[in-house]
Amino acid sequence: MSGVLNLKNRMPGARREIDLAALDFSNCPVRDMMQQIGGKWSTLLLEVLAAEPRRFGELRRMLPDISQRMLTQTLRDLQRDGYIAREVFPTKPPSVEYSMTELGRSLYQPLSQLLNWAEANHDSVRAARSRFDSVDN
Amino acid sequence: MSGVLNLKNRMPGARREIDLAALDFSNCPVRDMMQQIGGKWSTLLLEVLAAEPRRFGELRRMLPDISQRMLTQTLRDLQRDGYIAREVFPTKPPSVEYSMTELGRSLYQPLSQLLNWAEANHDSVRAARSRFDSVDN
DNA sequence: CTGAATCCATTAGGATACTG
DNA sequence: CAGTATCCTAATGGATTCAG
Repeated sequence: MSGVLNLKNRMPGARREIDLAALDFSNCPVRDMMQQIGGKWSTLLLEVLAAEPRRFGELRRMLPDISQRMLTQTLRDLQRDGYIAREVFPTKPPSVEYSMTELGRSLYQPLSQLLNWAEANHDSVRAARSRFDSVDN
Repeated sequence: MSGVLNLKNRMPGARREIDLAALDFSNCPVRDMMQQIGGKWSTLLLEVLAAEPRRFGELRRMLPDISQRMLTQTLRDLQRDGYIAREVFPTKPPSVEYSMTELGRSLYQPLSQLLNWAEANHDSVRAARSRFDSVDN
């Protein structure tokens, strides 16, 4: 499993002789997922929902600085990719509950490891950043 | 390690009683890392450099559709965060080699697990997406 | 060969007002 | 309560040109 081999899988058009017209990266799994996961709110919502199902208003209160526009949109995108499920309860007024799917829990296993790494190594990253900014000015 | 507890760590200002003026998310480790990792080219470059060190021109050829501007910028940002090292060889014309640091290799362990997940489950995500788009119209 | 600088198009995301 | 719709700003990223 060399890097180049993986790269070829993930960028189908990456060869020595490149047919620019034939390049199509819409099928790259890594980009396809990172595009969604890399959003400003996705990981935080997955973390919250990994613990337990939550209603729309609960999520809104737990993420104090999210706009309802981005909450709606991020939840819908996560649902679209199959990571979370949306269930409507016909109460008056209606309530909606969001919860992790099996696919979402499967994703959350490697994802949470990465998030744990971020917490554990945040100081090292910040230190590297300061070092870089001081020498390079 | 409940979700709420983690959330509080990662969003220092997330409480019931919110002092909006005191909110400061610049210190959230998850956002701080995902902001960089979530970029369009970061993960691909880390994958390539995890295999072996590469020169600027090599990277340019291996990622056929990256612009010079984004290659330079992404490499610089990865170096700034301490994930990769940059070494200049005083040849004529000069050559520059990029390689993983220990911190970068440390990051790459959980990261590669996530990327492997993306490859293994790409079909499931695409299927979920089609399902969503067909019912919701 | 390895960039820096400039200009421009696209997108992500926030503020506000309105609805079933 | 759980959203839509509209408008607007900031950030990403590509194309092109210039430089050590």
